[in-house]
Amino acid sequence: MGKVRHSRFDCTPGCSVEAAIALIDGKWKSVVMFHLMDGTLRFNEIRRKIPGVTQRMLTNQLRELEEDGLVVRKVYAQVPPKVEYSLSALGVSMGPVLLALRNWGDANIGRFGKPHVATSTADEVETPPEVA
Amino acid sequence: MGKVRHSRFDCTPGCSVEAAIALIDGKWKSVVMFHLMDGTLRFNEIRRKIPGVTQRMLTNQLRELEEDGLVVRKVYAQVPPKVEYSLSALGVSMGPVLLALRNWGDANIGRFGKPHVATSTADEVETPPEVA
DNA sequence: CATGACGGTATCCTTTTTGACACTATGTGC
DNA sequence: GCACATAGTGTCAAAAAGGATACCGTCATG
Repeated sequence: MGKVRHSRFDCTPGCSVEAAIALIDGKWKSVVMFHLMDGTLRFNEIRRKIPGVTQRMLTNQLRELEEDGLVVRKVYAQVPPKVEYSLSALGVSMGPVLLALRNWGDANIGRFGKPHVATSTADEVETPPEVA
Repeated sequence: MGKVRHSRFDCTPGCSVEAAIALIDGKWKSVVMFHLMDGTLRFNEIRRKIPGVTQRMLTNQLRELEEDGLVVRKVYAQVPPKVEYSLSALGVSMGPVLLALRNWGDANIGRFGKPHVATSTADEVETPPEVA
């Protein structure tokens, strides 16, 4: 996404929608947030929950989430490094959004990109009613 | 976003969240959808509602939304071209998501990236150089 | 005739994002 | 000594996304 990293959001209505989305875009952020809703996780725990994400990507996404104040990173100064990630209050407040997203996804997955196969090919360019 | 254009979404839980987000990412898609929630709009109407979007971008985003079955494009074979865009049933079903996004955005806009400054600084309201 | 509205296309170019891969440091277990 | 786990970092390169600009054809208006 354009990702201006929230320089300024004083557009018209709809702007806040864009703003909210800007925070959870990125190929893995939403998924990470979603998993963190179940509780604190360590780096490699998240990684194992999301097959396909690389170390570098996960690090990046977590860093951005942290920058945006959605996720809290807690480092334990131990010898086998231990880092815990959890949602901040702000992150938790996004719960409803994530759930709405998941509900919609669950309900509609499996037919994206082929809604036209539904019934007919109504690609008619019909009705030239009024002439402007 | 990677945007594999929904090849397959059979990852683990959280996957549907990613799937849903993949459909409304893109710098303007969510905003477009949001505006279409108020009713059908013509190309240039949308354009005027979203200052900052270029023709090419708007066309792209609308095309992708159409491909994904979220938006319906209706062309009137008239001489001054007339094209109307509206939400499909699938698009309408995403209403709650968009609203959740907007609510969250409205409630939290203006403090992204600086949640640590918790106290003080209401200076994020100052009018930037732009003059209409 | 020139201009503007309409709804786009076509090009070109730059910025961002993502992915692959290698490498670090420390400690434990074998 | 060797491999493994932890949580990363660094570099390079490819692929997407986004932006700027110019152009198309038609009609109506001035």
